Amino acid sequence: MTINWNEIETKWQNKWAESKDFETNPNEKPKKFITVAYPYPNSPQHIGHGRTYTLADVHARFYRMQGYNVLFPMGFHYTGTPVLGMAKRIEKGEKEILDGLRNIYHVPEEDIKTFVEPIKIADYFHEEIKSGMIEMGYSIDWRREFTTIVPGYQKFIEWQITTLKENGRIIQGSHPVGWCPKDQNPVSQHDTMGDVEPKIDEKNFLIKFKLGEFIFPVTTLRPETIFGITNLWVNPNTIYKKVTVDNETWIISEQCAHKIEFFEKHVKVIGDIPSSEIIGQYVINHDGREIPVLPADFVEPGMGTGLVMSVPAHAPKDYQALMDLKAGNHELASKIEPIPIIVTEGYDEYPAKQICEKLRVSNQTDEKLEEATKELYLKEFTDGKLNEKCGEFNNENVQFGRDKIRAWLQENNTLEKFPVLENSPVHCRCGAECVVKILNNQWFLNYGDEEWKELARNCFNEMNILPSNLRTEFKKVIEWLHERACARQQGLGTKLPWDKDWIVESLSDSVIYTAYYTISRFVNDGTVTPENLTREFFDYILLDKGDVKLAASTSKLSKDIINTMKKEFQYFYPVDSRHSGRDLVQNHLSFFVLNHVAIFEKKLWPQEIVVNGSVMMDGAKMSKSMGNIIPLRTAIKDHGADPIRLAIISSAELLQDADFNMESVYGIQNKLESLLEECSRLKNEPISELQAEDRWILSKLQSMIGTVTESLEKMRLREGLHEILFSFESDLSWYNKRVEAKGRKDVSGILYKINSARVAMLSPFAPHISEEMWEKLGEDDQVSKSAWPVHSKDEIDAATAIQSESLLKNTIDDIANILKVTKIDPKKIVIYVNSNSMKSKVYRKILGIMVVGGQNNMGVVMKELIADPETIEAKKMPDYIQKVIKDLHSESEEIKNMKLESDLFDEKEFLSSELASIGKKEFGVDVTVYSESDSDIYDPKGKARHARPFKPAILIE
RNA sequence: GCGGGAGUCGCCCAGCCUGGUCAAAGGCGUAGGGCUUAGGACCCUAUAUCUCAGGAUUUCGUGGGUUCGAAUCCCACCUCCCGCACCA
Repeated sequence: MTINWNEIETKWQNKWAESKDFETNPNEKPKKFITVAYPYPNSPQHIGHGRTYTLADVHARFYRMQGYNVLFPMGFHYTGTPVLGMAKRIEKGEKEILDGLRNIYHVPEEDIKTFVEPIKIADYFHEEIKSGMIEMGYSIDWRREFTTIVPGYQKFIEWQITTLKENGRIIQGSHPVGWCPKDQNPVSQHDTMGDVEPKIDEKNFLIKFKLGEFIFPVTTLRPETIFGITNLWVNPNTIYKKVTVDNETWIISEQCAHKIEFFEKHVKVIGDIPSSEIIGQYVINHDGREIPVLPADFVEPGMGTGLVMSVPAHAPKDYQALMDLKAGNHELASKIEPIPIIVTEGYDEYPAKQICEKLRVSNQTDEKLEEATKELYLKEFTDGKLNEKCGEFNNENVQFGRDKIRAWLQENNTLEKFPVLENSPVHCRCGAECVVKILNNQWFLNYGDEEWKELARNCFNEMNILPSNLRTEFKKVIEWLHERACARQQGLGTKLPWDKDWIVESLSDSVIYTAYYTISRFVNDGTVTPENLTREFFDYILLDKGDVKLAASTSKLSKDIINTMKKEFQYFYPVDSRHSGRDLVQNHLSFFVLNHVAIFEKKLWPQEIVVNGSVMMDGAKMSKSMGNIIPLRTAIKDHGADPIRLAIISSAELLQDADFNMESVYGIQNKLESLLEECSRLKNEPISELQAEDRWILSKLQSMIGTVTESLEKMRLREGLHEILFSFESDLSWYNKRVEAKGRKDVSGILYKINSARVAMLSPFAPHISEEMWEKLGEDDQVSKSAWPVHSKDEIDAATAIQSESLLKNTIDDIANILKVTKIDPKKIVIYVNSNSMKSKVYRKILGIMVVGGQNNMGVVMKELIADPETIEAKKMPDYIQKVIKDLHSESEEIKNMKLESDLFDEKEFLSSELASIGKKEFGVDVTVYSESDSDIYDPKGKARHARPFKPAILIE
């Protein structure tokens, strides 16, 4: 049978839609609110996106079957800049992006034409993604859908950002960004040639030296080295500029003058000054020392200010430049000696000298100096200690002392930040070279605030985090998080209500929007309009602040409507589970928590976060350049939604990267097909009296229900699915073996019972085909509306059923093993079971010692046996004891416990009735069972005495 | 540098949280067999080493430790991967 997946899927999707199964309103049942981070629609979703949504959908469906009223909504995040960049590139007709749209995403030509308008791009992919979600069978309440640029949402964001500001969470300050001087815009990765992220090094500083009315600024990564400064370096072949900077006059290179224009300073070049006029002058150090200015060829005018400070004891370049001058008998230089200020294990007093000599550096243009510098800087940073030359910073480790010295210099006005592009040159797509710009008046969320962090930590401590080992990571993120810009000057989004030049930044407008899902359906159906959504309205509904009268008068809504909406919010909130990808841990998910604790009271804080890894294609990362992106909708058409859902889930546990490959899809298709076939065959016939193997398989079913339920509760979906589809299969095949051996025809009812439980448990994973199976089984209604199977210990004596069946299995295995080793062609098989009461007594005693006492040491066991008069005879059978310990050692804990709890059962009776049929089938000969003490025993080789409880002796002839 | 994660029997990969059912699941590959006109698909068996009575030995990156018992817990080391911000 070949399944037409799409046909089945459409059939059930229509039924779900018709019966409005997933449209959720408050009712008397307990609720679960499951959310996923909404998508940014600038491309169709691929299989990787499908993973997060699929996991959330399984979660939602699982809870629904467990009797919860589940809300699972979806929105679309239009806020941000990527579509702006895309539109520009499309307008210019860039081949790369157009090819991508045509060949990978198969966007119709007439739609591409509209893409010069950013919103059209978002609209197109919005619909594309939504269709994919429907085709995947996600159980979403679409009545609540919104995009982040609709007026209602913008009202909500205005309220959110105003509330944050009034709570003191937003501050203003300056911040460096990558900047295109031509476009007058900040640049991000999407805006640069080759998609390079402009990396800003904020650990670079500018230190000022004085000479009369002039300031000589130098840049450095190591402010602590001012204590070891001996001189400044300038390039001897450069004409420097006199520049007024705010109310000071600086001597800097021309290139530097251009850079600092973007630092929010008043910069004006007022004249030239050739290096010859500077060399030989003395500048004043922070401590009043006079420092000579000397020439050095290695100084590049384009780096920093074009002036460099010299620390020859610790900087290999400075050391070498000084040596070069000395070699030329430079008069001033000859008087200069390095000043060591850092002590580092493995280096002597003058580390720069040592490393230059070690690497045999020849002069200051030697390439080996880069290597030397890198090595020494790192070593001194991690292991170095400042010495007594550093005054109050004596004995500090370099890595901590540096920050203190920096702060100290800053206080004395001799140090400023001088951020630079670490990976320069970076070019904007317009062709201009990017610079660092310091934006003043930037708005920040003050995530550095300790009190705020503490609230977030509380929230993380109390919430459920899956997988749980992410908790430490979240705490670390909170630790290093500091002020974060929450507004930007371009892109789609909502304007800052108090400063209309700025737009709320996209990550900051997506932190508490889950609350808006409880409101959006009223906006969507016209019950309220965006104009109704006033501050007082939100305050009353979301914060329980003010009163209904005030909310009603400002919003012009009736009290009834307001109270209905408030009830809805209070019913669904807090979020019970937030699903998201691994990449959002350090930003979105952390901000999600931070903003919730900043705005809402504790009972509305999120309850759970579930994080999943990404999806690989045949072991490789998916990327456009690799051409291995499969759009989700294409995959659905080709292979069916359910096989894709299962392939994604079954290939990895939560946090692992899932590997998606066609083989697993085909494997799953086959599996589902055969299950469907089986379901159409099975009849719900009455179950006749249960035989041993029936009791066994039904107990196994019960324990499977238990483990699957537990797996799903912990979101270990792979484990759960594996249990349903594969692990349980081996039990079933043993059962079938047994049934066939006995030639039974009366098991349809039992298999029916088993499969209806399996199908029910499968349905959250593969909802469409499960409905189909359910229908084939002849069940009423839909499986999505059925109850999750309950793990019950019902009437079956599981302990006896399971241990007797395991005895049978072990015996068969043993026989097979002997046959394999001996290569005998069996004519006759004889089994001897234990009937010696002393052996049994000792066996039980050992079992107790091992299970309860946790002991399996021969000596200890023997001592305990002898101590008990009942089993004192044990000392006569050490061999036996040893073997029993071994037998038990290899038994599962479950079986051991069962054995201990239940009485010994009659092995002979059980084996003689059950072993004959299966033995005959497996080995093709008759199997006879004797008890050790039987008078008519056939035991030519004296094997019978080796029989032990649960370990019969075997004779094969 | 800071932080997170991984190293398992030819390959991929499960097991680790909660130590004993672990010589270790599943898939691929390989070998043999079945079914086929043939191919494919499918099914069965085997796949660390030794062993002609159900057994033994050495294994889970390396080296230590805890324990009656370690792939699993602890410590150290080696190797590899990922993130570090104004970007969704």
